[in-house]
Order: sequence, then C-alpha cells, then structure tokens
Amino acid sequence: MRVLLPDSTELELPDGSTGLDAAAAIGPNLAKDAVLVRSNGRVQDLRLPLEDGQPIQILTTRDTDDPDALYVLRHSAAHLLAEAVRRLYPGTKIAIGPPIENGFYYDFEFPEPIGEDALERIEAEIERELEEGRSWEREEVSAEDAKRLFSEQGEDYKVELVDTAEGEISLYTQGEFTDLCRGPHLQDSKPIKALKLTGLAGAYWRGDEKNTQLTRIYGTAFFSQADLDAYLERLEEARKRDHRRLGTELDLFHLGEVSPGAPFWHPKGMVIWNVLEDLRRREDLRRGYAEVKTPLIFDKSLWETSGHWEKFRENMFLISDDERVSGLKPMNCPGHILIFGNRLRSYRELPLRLAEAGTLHRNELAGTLHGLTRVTHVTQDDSHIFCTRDQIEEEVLGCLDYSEYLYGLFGLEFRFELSTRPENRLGTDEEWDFTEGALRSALERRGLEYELNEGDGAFYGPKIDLHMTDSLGRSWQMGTIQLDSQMPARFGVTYVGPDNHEHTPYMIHRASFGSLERFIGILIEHYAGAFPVWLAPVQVRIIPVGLDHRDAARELAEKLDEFRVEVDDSDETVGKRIRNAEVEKIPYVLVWGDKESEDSIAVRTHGGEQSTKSLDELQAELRKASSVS
RNA sequence: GCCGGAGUAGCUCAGCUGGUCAGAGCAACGGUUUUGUAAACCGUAGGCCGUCGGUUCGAAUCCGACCUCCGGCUCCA
Repeated sequence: MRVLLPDSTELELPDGSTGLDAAAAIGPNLAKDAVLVRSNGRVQDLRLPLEDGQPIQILTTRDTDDPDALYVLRHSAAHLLAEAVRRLYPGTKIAIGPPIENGFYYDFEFPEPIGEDALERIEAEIERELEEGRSWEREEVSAEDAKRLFSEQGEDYKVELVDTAEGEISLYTQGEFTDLCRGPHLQDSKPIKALKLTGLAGAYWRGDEKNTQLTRIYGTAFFSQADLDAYLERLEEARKRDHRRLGTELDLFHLGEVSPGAPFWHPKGMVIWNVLEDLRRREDLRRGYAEVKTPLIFDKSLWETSGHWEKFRENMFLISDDERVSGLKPMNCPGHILIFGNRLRSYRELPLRLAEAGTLHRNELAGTLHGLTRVTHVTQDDSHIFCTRDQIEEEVLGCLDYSEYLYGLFGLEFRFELSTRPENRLGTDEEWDFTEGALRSALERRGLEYELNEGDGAFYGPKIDLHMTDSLGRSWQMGTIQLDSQMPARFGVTYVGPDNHEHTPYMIHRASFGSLERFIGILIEHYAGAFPVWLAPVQVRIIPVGLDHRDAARELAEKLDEFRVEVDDSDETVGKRIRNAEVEKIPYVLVWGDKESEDSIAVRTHGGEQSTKSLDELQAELRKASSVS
C-alpha cells in the first residue's frame, strides 16, 4: 500500500500498516513524538491501519496549537483523571469524559459527595501517574465482552453506553484502568507536560435533568507549562472584559438583591441603551415596521388562550388579588395578536409588521441568572409580522437582512442555527415541511452558513436563531426569527382574502438584538468597555490645565455641544485627570492650556495617541465617528 | 431547580486554627497645592462582617436555615 505525505511524496508501506508504522518508516523521532494521524480532515488513532492511497499527516507533540492534537492530549488526560478518581474513591462509577474546547471533563457518580478540596488531592494523584508514566493499549471487543467487563466492575453507565453504541466497540487501557472509548489516544502520557483541574460541577447523566446528577470534574492539559500559563493568563484577560465587572467600573448599571436579575441602569448605561433604541426605531421605520405598545399585565385567561398558562407558567410572575389572577407578560406576541385582531383585517394590509421594545418579565430558575446576559427583566426588540403563506419567504429574508445589518454595524461575529420540528409539536407534517422549507430556502437564498439544530424548534414552528459567544466563551442566543402557524389560530384572528373569505395569517416572531440587556452585555465585552465614539456615554472630555483655563474650556465645550462633552476642572493634576479619562475609556480627551487655540487643540484619543487639530478638523472627525452606520 | 464555592467600608481585598479583629489601598470629604498627557501632599469620615436562629463566658470567625452572587448542569432572549 502507499500513502501520500504532506510534501506530496508517496510512501510505500506493507499492507495493513498503521499510522505509527508510517511514522517509523519516515523516522524514529517522528514515531516517538507522534500523537495521531490526520487524513482527509479526519483524525485517526496511530494504532489503526491506514487506508491505501490516502494523504496522511502525522501530528506530533510539536503541534502544540493544533486543535486535533490538543483534543487527543486532553482526551488521554481525562482517562488519567478517571483512573486517579477510581483509585482514590473506591466505589465511584464513571460515566463519560470527553475533551472539550479548552480542556476536558469527566463525569462521576461518587459514593459520597466531594468538595472542591478533593481536586487538589486528585490532581496530585494524576501528577503521580504522570511521573510513573502511562501508555495506552487499544483493543477491539464484542459488545457482549464489553458489557461483561463493565458489569463485573459495576460500571452501569458504561454498560448503558455499550448498549447504545454504534459500530465497533473499542477499549483503551492504561495501567490498570480500562475505559470504553472510541479514541484516538496518545501512545503514552509523556506529552502531557502540564495539567490542571479547573472546576467541579453537577451535570445530569446524558444531559437530562430527569436523570441522576453526576459530579463533573473539569480540567485542562497542554503540551507545555508555558502553554498552560498563557492559557491562564488569557482567562485572566477575559475576566477583565467581563461586562459585570466593567458595568461597575464604568458606572453603567448595577444589580441589587431587592430585584434579582433586573438591572438598574445608571446614566451612562442609559446613553448606550438609548443609542440602541434610536437605532432600532430608525431601522424599524425604514423597514416598514409600525411601533406599538401593549400592556405589561394580562388576565390569566389570555395566557390560557395563548398556551402560556400551560407551557410557560413556571417562568411567569403572577399577581393575584381578591378579584383575579394575572400574569406579567413574558412575551409580546399575545398583545400584538390582539392589536391585529382588534378589527377586521384585509389581505391588502399584509404583511403587517408590528414592533415593540417591550418590557418582559421571566421568572427564571434560581441559579441561572447572569449579569445582563440572563435577566428576569427582559427588553426585547420584538416584532410580529402577520403575512400570507406566499409572503413568508420574503419576510424572513427581510429579517435576515435586518439582523446582518445590525450586527455588521458593531463588527460582531455570530452564527445562525436553524431549529426544526420538535417531538412535542402542533400542526401537521405537511405544515412543518412547508415552514421548515421556507426558512431553509431563505437562508440559502442569502447564501448563509448555518448549523442545523434538529428537533429544537418551538412547539408552534421552526426558527432561525442568531448565536454569539461572550468573553469567557459562553454561547448566548441573541436574535431570533420564528415562524408560527399556530398562535393566530389559537386567538382566532383572521384576514379577508381576495376571495372574500377569512383566512388565518401566518406570524413571524422576530427579534434582532434579542434582548437589549443581553445585547448590551455582549457589546460591553466586545469592546472591552472602550466604546466607539457613537456609543460612548461620554465622547469628549476637556481638561483645562489651570484655573485660568476653565472659562475657555467651557467655551470649547459649548462649541462641541452636538456631542456628549464634559469638562473636568476638578482640583487634580493634569496627569491624574488624563488617567481618570483613560480609566473611564473616554474616546477623546482635549487638554486646554496656554498653548491651545481654536486653530490648535491638543487631542488625545483613548489609548494615548496625541495630535493637534483645529476646531473644524476636530468637529468633522467627531461627526464622522459619532454617526451610525 | 440541581452540584460546588463565596458574601467584611462605594470598589478591590486582608483578618476567618473563636478572646485589642473592625483593617489596607483606591474612591469620598476637608485643607495645602494650580497643575501640560496614565496616580501631588497632609488629614477626616465611613462597616449590624448578607439576614435570621443556634453553640459558647465570649462569634466576622463554629453550626443550621434563608437570601444574593460566582463556576457549572438544566432551561432560555
């Protein structure tokens, strides 16, 4: 057999050769340092036979940044973790332990609960394993043998995994520890030069909260101590971007115990909020949305009609007095449907696009709140488009365009997900074929890449969600486009078609920012608090050098009053006031003293760059920087 | 809701093997200084040590419950 090497040369090998054989044929050092084989984008264990005629690439311990090489390293590290836990805590059952982005974890069922201090002990045990050295043996067995092995060991979770496994069953053994595993793995533990256990958490077996909760131990591993140090440093840097921290430092908002999950917006945070609101209002107008406002509180009967009483009551804040039970709205759709249904509608009015930055309240499960990105007081830039079947695709395209335009303004990176019919759903299969097809077709017509999220749609229809990642790598759902063929029918709203008959409209739920709170949280992290001029709460700060310059500084501020300008004439040195402006991340600082005039203003931008500009030049520059789009 | 942590001045944190343990820096306030591109100097004030209960002669410190926050799981915009 022969394989193709990355430099395009061919390598002749005996039939049935493995990746390790290939590496050895090239050189003994390569064989020693090899961690896995990559072929056509697929990774493969070194111990497995190669396919004839295929290109291969041997990854080694020197590929320290390669995600595949790191995955293998961390996967093997997870097995060391499991071995250590089993030795230290007899009777512990092991579940699964995959590599993940930035590390790995392993899930266990401990006989007794463990605390965080256990991590040190376990880490020490892994260090001991590393000093001793471990090597991995791969073995393929029948499902029956695998089940026998694991049931003898009392490893119920592994037995269950064998039952649901597809394809070959393979085992990896290191030392006295054998695990069910598809691989690939390292040859031995030498490449694991740095390892750290990073956390402890509860996690449900197979991700289902109805199952038993296991204890998950998180860790990470690298090919060198320097890489681990660099990773920890990056984490620390990311923490500095955390919007919760910056929200306090920049005096944008605060959260208080008296109203969990409901932000108090401070003046500076409110500036950003209003810039976004203005932007949204302008775009809604431009794109043919009509703004409405609907009540916060609705009688229970409305929620029964909408289905929220049945499906969403757990997440609703309820109010009751002697007279009646009401609920604070968790969504705007019922209100908008009531506006649509308030009088007879004609097909000539469609598509009817109603928009509202509505205040919603959602009583989230304790333990899920998170700064601005997960709140109980949610402000959605919500709109509902009532349209005919034929209009759906065009409207979805319009929503996609809206989202891409908005996120483009901020230079945000995001990804689309298409969620399709869930098991628990309303409507016929034909209906779902049509609605899913319409969303897919709109995505494809715009040439957008998207991930398919099968079975994750709403009970009333499929949806396209826009997802983003925060500074610590957590993924958040932002905007959403949901196609709904059920809600209008539940409310019995109709329009009169050209055939003079009544028809039920389709409804598209669309939010572009998603929630203003979450969006601002993400924005703070995206800019690390250093907002561009058009978003910055304070755009320009003027610092008079001495007492004599105060009046001139105020005059200058007046000439720049189309911008958000402040004069800092506090009794501090110039150096201190500059520092304060830098710490507050104000984009423009103007120092005004004896040397300055309207023809020559000392300009300092955030970060320290200095220049001299005339008032006209400065105004032109600021106008450009503060305009949206 | 579940698992593991944590809650001490406005902020960041020390004190937490029970007994001068109510502490520091920054911020605030007062005074001196009038400043030229990231921190002038001196002083003052500020805390029911998250809340409630228990153990003890004595609790910020030990125990319990609750609240909130942090890291995850689940759920979600």
